[in-house]
Amino acid sequence: MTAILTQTPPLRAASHQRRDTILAVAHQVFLEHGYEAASMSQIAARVGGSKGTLYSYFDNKAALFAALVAESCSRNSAAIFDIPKDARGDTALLAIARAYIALVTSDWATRMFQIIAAEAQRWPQLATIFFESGPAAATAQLSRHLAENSAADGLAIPDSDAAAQLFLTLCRGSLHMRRILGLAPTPDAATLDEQAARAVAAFRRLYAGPAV
Amino acid sequence: MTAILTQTPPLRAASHQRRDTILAVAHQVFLEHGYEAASMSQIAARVGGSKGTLYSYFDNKAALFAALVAESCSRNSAAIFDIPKDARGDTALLAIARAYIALVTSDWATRMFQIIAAEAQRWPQLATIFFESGPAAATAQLSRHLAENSAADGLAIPDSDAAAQLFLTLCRGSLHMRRILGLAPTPDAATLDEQAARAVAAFRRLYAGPAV
DNA sequence: GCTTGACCGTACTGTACGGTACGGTACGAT
DNA sequence: ATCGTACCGTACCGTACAGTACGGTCAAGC
Repeated sequence: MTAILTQTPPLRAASHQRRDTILAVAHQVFLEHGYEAASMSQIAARVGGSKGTLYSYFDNKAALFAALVAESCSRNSAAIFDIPKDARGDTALLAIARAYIALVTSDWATRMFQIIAAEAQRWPQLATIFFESGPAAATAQLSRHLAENSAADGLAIPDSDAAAQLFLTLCRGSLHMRRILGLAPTPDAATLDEQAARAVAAFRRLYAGPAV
Repeated sequence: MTAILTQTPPLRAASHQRRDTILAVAHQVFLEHGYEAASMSQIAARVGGSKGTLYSYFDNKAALFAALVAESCSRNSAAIFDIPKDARGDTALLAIARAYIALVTSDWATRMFQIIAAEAQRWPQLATIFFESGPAAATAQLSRHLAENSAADGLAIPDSDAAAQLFLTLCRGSLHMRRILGLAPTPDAATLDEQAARAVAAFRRLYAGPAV
């Protein structure tokens, strides 16, 4: 029986949809309660199914959460650089800054960061997945953008990696930390614009003129 | 009986020392395992006492943790500005930067941040205590320092609060985030110096010349 | 010497969780 | 008609925790 079966998922590939609904519901529950406090029974109840089904799709609670983190991170990571290709100079930088700040201070990213940071000591791989698909990916893409466009944009950038890191640091400002500590509300459009404008202004001032 | 008793602590004020050892041990255990995973039984065992004694000093687990956060935060908050009073210019800024980075990336602050961030949604007061005694206090003191010394230091600072926030943001850089995600080791002296130097250099570049 | 109170040790209650087991059902394929 | 299987519902097991109860010990104060 079961000649060749496809890894962890159940025997039939048909109910691929079921897996998605489980992930979606689990996503909600984990974000609401955190990893430890979320219970598999609650997830099953909210899915409208039984725990048995849950455990037929995922080996255990940890595997479910890991799958969820991996998939939702990869979905969100590419979003930052959906910018018109012909954008140049401060227009492009502003768009990037705004998208990055919006993502990084979103309810989703904030809650995810809280949960993953809490488990970071016990569960380092999760933090790695999150970081690679988030901040690290953004830094890499921005670094490339800067390397290609800095000359045309009137910027003198000797080390594009360092510059990209600095740019994103300026974007986060203190808002990021306050969000993660739950001390600032979800920023509205005006706040995002202001924060992005400040970051770009500072960045331009730092990299205008001859390199350091 | 017990005519007038002093709040939560036990009837005798003599064993004030007992309370401190409980707090110290609880501090260790909470930092090792996080809030949820730390157990009162383990704390009692490590103190070398019984749970009954624990509960005679603190109403419950939450109260113990809250007391611990409040006291350890207030102890650590003042440390940043222990700087020679006659230090001026970049020397003072460098010292401040170094002290701030060292504190904020220390094992203690990192772990505390992780735990408090995880509970931030359910327990906002804790995050407030932590933030006020940490980043907010540092910002306020630095803001005052900048307001008093900027002219003499050749800096043009129109808004000292904003400048202070920016300075500390530059200090944190991406190191802070990587530390909190458990992706960077405790920084050594060289790393601290380098990070501080970069922050001060960028800050000076931003606020040199005429104000924005 | 007796009382008082801080403390220990241990056992206990109630609850909640992760994970398993199992009987039963609906449905598609052969 | 029959078989395999994805699924439900529910009960269950073992464990672990917060918090309580209680009998007993030690030391100080009167």
